[in-house]
Amino acid sequence: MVVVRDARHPDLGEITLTEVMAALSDPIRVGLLRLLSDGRERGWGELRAPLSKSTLSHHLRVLRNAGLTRTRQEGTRCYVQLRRDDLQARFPGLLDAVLAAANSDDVGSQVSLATDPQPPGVVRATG
Amino acid sequence: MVVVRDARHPDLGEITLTEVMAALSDPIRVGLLRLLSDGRERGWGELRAPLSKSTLSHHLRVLRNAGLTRTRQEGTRCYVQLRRDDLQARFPGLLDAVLAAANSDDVGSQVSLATDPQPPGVVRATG
DNA sequence: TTCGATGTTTTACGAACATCGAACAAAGCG
DNA sequence: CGCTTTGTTCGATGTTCGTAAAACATCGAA
Repeated sequence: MVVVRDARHPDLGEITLTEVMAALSDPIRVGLLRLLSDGRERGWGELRAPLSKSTLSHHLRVLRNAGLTRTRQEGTRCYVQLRRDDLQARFPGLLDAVLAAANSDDVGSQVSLATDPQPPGVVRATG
Repeated sequence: MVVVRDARHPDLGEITLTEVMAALSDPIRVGLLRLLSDGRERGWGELRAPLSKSTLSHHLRVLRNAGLTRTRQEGTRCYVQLRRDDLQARFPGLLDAVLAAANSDDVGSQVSLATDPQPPGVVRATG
């Protein structure tokens, strides 16, 4: 469902280091984080990964529950955003260091953004 | 055995971000890292944790295999040391950020150093 | 209200992990 | 050569994780 029942967005104080580290111990999730690293909000449909949608949903939930991302719902669509400022406040320098490391090693490059902003199967107005 | 057969100390280039993150997703291991954070070499017997020695050995191996620590053997004893410089070279700023975060949250406080340099059970000269 | 699109949750399963006790191995001592 | 000390490795066990298929829930449109 689009209603994210379990969408616990932990408060700053609820974010734990070990949970953050665990969330970032998977290349897919690091790749997702890299895509979100510019702080811009991204649509679920923009995310491309060699995974089933249920698995992708799972990874996004792990990131969300760890406090790394925020999920917003708009109509049928979902949008994800990195919680940059919150993380910087909670664990200063950590996110930057991880992103720098991830970029230098190209971790999670399997994850990408759809080049076409439209999700596949979207019927654009033909007339 | 004291001979650490599986003691793979990965080269700089072999250290991966996700393996490092995975290694640090456990409070015990973060606690061990904190104890080693001053860069001084510590004896196995100095380490106190609410774990069986086999489990402690396991955690130390995870840290070693991830490239976070180096293990040296001297006689019957083993000594562990944090690979500060290597990590700083491989992933600049990462270790410092993690240690700062771990300290601010007191992660892994269950792990400590023996106050008495003698391991427990050591029979000191009684006469 | 029925249908289609979009994600989420459930369920299931193999792999990986944390843990412990016991067996083992190497170094040093007597 | 035995015995002790010091860790490591080997099962065994229960838990968590990554993955996908399928069922479900919600929104928007017809």
